Formats: sequence, C-alpha cells, structure tokens
Amino acid sequence: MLVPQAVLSQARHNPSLAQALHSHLIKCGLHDRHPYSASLIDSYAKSRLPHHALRLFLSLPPPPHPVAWSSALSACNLSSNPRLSLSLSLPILRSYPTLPDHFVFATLFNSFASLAPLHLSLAKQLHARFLFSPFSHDDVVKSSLVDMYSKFSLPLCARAVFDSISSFNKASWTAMISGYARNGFKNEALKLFRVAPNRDLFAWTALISGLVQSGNGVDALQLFVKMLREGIEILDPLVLSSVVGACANCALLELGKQVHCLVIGLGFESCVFVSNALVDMYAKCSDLDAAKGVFLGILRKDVVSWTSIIVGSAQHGRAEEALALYDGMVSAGVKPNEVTFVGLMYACSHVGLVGKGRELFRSMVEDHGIRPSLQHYTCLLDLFSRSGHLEEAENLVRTMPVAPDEPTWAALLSACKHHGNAKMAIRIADNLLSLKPEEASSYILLSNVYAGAGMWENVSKVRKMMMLMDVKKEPGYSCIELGKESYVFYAGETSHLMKDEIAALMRKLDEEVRKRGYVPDTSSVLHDMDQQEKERQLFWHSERLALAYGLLKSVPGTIIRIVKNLRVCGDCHTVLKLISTITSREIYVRDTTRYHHFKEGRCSCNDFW
DNA sequence: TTAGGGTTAG
Repeated sequence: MLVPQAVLSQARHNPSLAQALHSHLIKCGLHDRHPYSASLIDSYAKSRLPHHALRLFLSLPPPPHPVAWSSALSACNLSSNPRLSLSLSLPILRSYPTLPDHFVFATLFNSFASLAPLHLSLAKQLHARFLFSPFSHDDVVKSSLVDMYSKFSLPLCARAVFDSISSFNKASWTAMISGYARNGFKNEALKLFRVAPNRDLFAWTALISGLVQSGNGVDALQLFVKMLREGIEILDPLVLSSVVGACANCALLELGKQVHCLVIGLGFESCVFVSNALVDMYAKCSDLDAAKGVFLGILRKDVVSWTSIIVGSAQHGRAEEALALYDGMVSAGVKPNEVTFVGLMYACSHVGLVGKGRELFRSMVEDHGIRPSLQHYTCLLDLFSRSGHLEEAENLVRTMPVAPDEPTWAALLSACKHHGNAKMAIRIADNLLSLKPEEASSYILLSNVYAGAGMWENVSKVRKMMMLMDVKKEPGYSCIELGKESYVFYAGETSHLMKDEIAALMRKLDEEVRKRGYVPDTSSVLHDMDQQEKERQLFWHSERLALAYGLLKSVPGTIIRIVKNLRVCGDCHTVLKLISTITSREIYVRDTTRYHHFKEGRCSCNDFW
C-alpha cells in the first residue's frame, strides 16, 4: 500500500498533513480513486477545511462512491453552511436514485435537521426513499430521523420512527426526549425520561434545555436541582448555558448569580456559549453593568456575544451604546447576523434615529446579504411610526413582501393612538379586527381606539368577539426579587401579610402623584363601570403593589426590579415615572414587550410601548 | 464514514 493507514488517520485532524497527503496522492495518480479520495475528503472535513473537501469531491468522476459522498456531507455539516449538503446531493439523487447507503442517509437527515424548518417536503421524500432502500432497518439512520422530525417540530412523526427502532441506543432516546421537551410536550418528555434506560448528562441536558426552549423555565430549574441532587457530574457546560437561559427568561437575577458562581466553580467561565448566556441573563434581569462585565471578559467574542450585548443595550434604551458596540463589532471583524440588525434597528427606533435605522436596513440587505424577515420589517415600521412617519409606516406594511401579522398591525395601531391619528387608527384597527386576534391585549388596544373615536358599536363588537372566541384578559401579576426571595403580587390582591402597610404607602404616594398633576387614565379598563370603580381597579394594579412592597422592604437607594406578565398600562407608566422622582429611586420594569427604566421622572422607552 | 444535549430576536 502506497499510503499507510496510520498516515491516513493522522491526516484527519491535521490540515497541513491532509494537504501534504493530497499532493503525494496526486503524484501517485491516486487522488481520485477510492478509497484514497474518500479518505482525503474525510481528512479535509475533520481538519476543518470543508471547501477543500468539497472541491475534491466535485472533481471526482461520476457516480461518486457513497463513502466519498457521506464524507463530503460531513464536511458540509461541519461548515457554517449546511445548505451546501442539499445543493451537492440533489443532482446525485436525481441521477442515481438508489446510490445512497445508510451513511449517506444518516448524514443527509442530519443536514435536513440543521436546516429545519426549511425543506420539509424534500426531507419527507428522502425518508420515503430510505424506507424502500435495503437499509430501511438501520437504527442509526432512524436515530437521525427522530432528531430530524423533532427539529421540524413534528414530535409525533419522530415518535413513530422512534417506536420502530429495534435495539436501544442513547442517541435516539436523547433526540426523542429533546423533541418532546422543546416542542411543548412536557408531560411526554418527563414520562419518557422517567423510563429512559440511561439517564446520563446528555438525557438531562436534552430535557432541561428543551423545557427552557419551550418556555418552561421554572420546571427546568427544578429539574436541574434534582439532577445535582442525584449526583450527575457536570462534565461539560452545555446544561449550564440552558440553566442560565432559564434564569434569564424568568428574570431571576439572584438565582442567575448563583448559577454564575457554579459556572466559575466548575471552571467553565471560558466557554463562550455559557458566557453569552450570562450576558443575556444579566441584561434580561436588568443588570446591564454585570452584562457588560461578562461581555468584556470574553476572550474570543463571537457574533452571539456581540449581539447579546447590543440587544441588551437597545432594550434598555441605550441606543448610542448599542450603535458604538456595533462599530466595535465591525472593527473586530465579526460579521453581524439577522438578530444583530433586529437589536440595532430596535435601538434606533427608541431614540428616533430614522435615517440611521434606514441605513442599517439597507446595509443589512446590500452589504451583508441578509434577507429581511417579517421582524426586520416590523422594526422598520416601528422606527417610522414611533417617530411620527405614519404614512410611510402604513405604506411599508401594505407593500412589504412578507404578510404582516397581528403584532405588526398592533405596533402600527399603537403608534396611531400615540400620535393621535384617529382616522388612520380606525383603518388599521379594521385590519386587526379582520385577523381575529387571539391576544387579549390586541382587543383592549382595539377597544380603546374605537372608544376614543366614539365608535361605540365597534367597541361592543370587539367585546362580543372576545366572548365568542373565549378570549379572557389574563390576570395581571408582578414579581419582585428581594434578596434571595421573590414575591408575586396579583392585581387587586389584598391578602398579603403586609397589606395594611402596602395600602397605606400606596395611598400616600397617590396623594403625592396627584399633587404633581396626575389624572387617572382609565382607558385601559374594559369593563362597564363608573369612573370611581375604574380608578380603584387601576390603583390595585400588580406592579403598584409590588413597587410599594419593594419600597417598604428594600435597602433605601437601591434599584427596584419588577417583572410583569402583561404590558404595563399607560396609567401605571405615568405613576411609576412620578414615583421614581418622589422616592428618588430607579425602578426597572420588564413587561411582555419592553424594558422600562424609570429614573428622575423619565422612562427609557420614551413613553412608547 | 453515519445518529443525541448548548448561547442572541420573537
């Protein structure tokens, strides 16, 4: 043999040896013969030289050997562009329909999984071809199918394949647990996890991460504690990045800090995935200084590191900082992605930088080749409408190449209301009404617009629709963290142990805000009741209860952080601004759509949310 | 040569 097997295997993780071997094989005239060509492709793939691997593969005479083909596909999957897998494979599949072996099938399903939700129809066609192939009983291929259907958000299809697997393998169990958990099938995920033959770190991570992704952060955190109690050793940091994410989603700053300590204790602070999650967690928990501290400590900042701090700064109304960070990102040679531009345009819309936002949108498309999504158009629309360019915003929503959804119309409607353009508001409200929204907040917005225009028939129509569609206004609650404990207050709640002190402070503050010209704005109260009752409802909104409790219990001068499950209403927003002046306290409120930073009578959202 | 768990928007 001209090339010993040892050399071939050494070249797998050694780029220069792979290239030297390639030269040698060209001299021997063997570079395009199997198995040498396949080994070379594999070496290039594993040496992280995917383009070398693909160039060699494409130079081979047809039909390709399946080993060379699957090695080339591995190169595609390892590269940052898994779409290459399809462009490479579709012509081969058309010309040689029976050529794929089990290795090719498994690697191709892996490619489809990483491209989901795109190309589902092609993926299903390939699944059909696999079923009619001589490899249809291969369990490794079936495991890749379980993972693929999970990533296509089709856990029932994944389960059907999973049930056809003949012998146990860890990969299929992990993929199925993850598939259930991430797609909102919490009970099925837990049930499968309980009977799993091997509950290793992979299975725990699949379950915990999946629950975080489907919005079950509290369940995920409880399971993480259980995992620690069961003595599962945290050998790699993957589960930690998800746990940090759970703290971020639930806005649990103190717990987030404890997990940060655990990350340091276990020696994973240099892992960029975990650091990125920490940056996001601190930003989402309203501690932007801590987020910056973690960000500055990341040695090799990637696009997610930069984007996390840009988005965090933007959400806290620090537009100039977000834009300066973007300049830093460009100088550091890190290419922005579609999420970066969402953050940047969000920053611009908050301070009315219309020209800059428009320029960023152009640059995203022309300089970075990013196709704008509905969310980018919604950002652009927000930018126009917030700064009063309502006609341009409406024109955009009617001409953009993607269909507007309920939040898009709601954003425009909110801007019309803010700028007092009743005529356009009614036009937009009619569009929103025709979409039959499911969100209670949209109905309230609609009802307010019609009520403002004196269109009582439509007000009643909106309320009837709410009843017909069984849309109920979710009970409002606010959460406040004090020390290591957090407290939840529901709107109108009067059962708290300190209810008398809370009510007394609220009355005192009410007197103070009225002295400063506050007049209750009851437009967000839907029910037919007299003015006094409407004002009473506002008075007991959950964020006010949480704030009063925070003022009573926290260390004077410290920041008060509140998280609310609904949007802050206009009236509470006015009151919170005034209270920040009266008490000389900074108040952060994270609601469902915005971050509000109340300080000295102003809010970082510029009264627009 | 093929299969499983991780971070940024919404």
